Amino acid sequence: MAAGRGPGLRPASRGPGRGQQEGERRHTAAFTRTSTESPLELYPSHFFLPNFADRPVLLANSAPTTRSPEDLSMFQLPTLNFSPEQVASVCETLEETGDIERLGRFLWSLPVAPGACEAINKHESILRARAVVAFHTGNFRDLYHILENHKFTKDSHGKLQAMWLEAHYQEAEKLRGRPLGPVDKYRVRKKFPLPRTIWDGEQKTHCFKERTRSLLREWYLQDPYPNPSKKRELAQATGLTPTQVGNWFKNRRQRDRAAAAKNRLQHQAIGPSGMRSLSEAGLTPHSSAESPSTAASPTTSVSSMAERVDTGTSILSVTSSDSECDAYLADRGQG
DNA sequence: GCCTATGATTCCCC
DNA sequence: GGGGAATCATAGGC
Repeated sequence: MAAGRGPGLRPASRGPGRGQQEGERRHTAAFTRTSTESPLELYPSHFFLPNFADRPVLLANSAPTTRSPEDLSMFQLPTLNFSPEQVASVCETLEETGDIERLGRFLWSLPVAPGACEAINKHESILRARAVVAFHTGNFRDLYHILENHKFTKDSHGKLQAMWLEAHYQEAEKLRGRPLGPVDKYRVRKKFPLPRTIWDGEQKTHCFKERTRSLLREWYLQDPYPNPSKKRELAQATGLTPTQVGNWFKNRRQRDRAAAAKNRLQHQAIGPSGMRSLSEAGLTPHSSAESPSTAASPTTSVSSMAERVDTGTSILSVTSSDSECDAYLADRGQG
């Protein structure tokens, strides 16, 4: 599962890095006929949007209904000279350079003639650019509308998914008036699942198969620190990757240590008399029933494993679930 | 909505 | 490079 820190959004502006250079190359390639054929070169923002500083950034899809006749006469003509591919190329360039403000101005200046508008609204790069502008201007209604109503290719999924989630997070945060925790975000994701237009529908496995887990547990009881070749062997046996096997052992050790520490604290709090009561009730960690996984590992005692995992400790037993291996430690003298 | 279990990731240290 | 600690992300139970 690709969990971890999640699909973070890159900063809107990342400076003149590799992306910009690539964008510039593509930009150049798209307009190779003459150096003056680029809409960007012909119609820099300060030229075709003389009063833009006084206007809010508007999305192209909302612009046609809000522009005055004066606006139309001023802006619709020049861009009609360019094909959707050329417009898309400019969008890609501006998007890659992170110049979202200029991208917004460019989109706002696009033609309003019905034919041109239709062609432009079909182009993925242009739609993506509109989504990016909508996101960065906080125009989330437009963002959701674009993402929900146009099918995007896999190449765009990552960025669009991140925007979809981040927009919903921001809205939820605003609503609650506080930053969201991981669980809050999880709820937001459940409430607003990714549209199929930006998601291939593939589910990522959250839990390994039971057979895999029991195999891992058996090996862990024998050796909580497998060497790389053992990890590879186990990976083959379980169908997991060596990294997944490594992660599993790492997590297992970490959680055993945590359980051991917690248990030690509890025993300190309870004291010897408390432990005797538990023992009489058949509830001490030492006397609790062994899990199937523990029983299935006759080669190495569970306590010896615990000693390797958490030095200076002694007796452990097991709990249910994957924490069957969790170390529950007691003072050896009390055992 | 809260809690728990569990896989994955990141950061730091050796 | 591997281990530990902290944390995130996800799924599911209550």
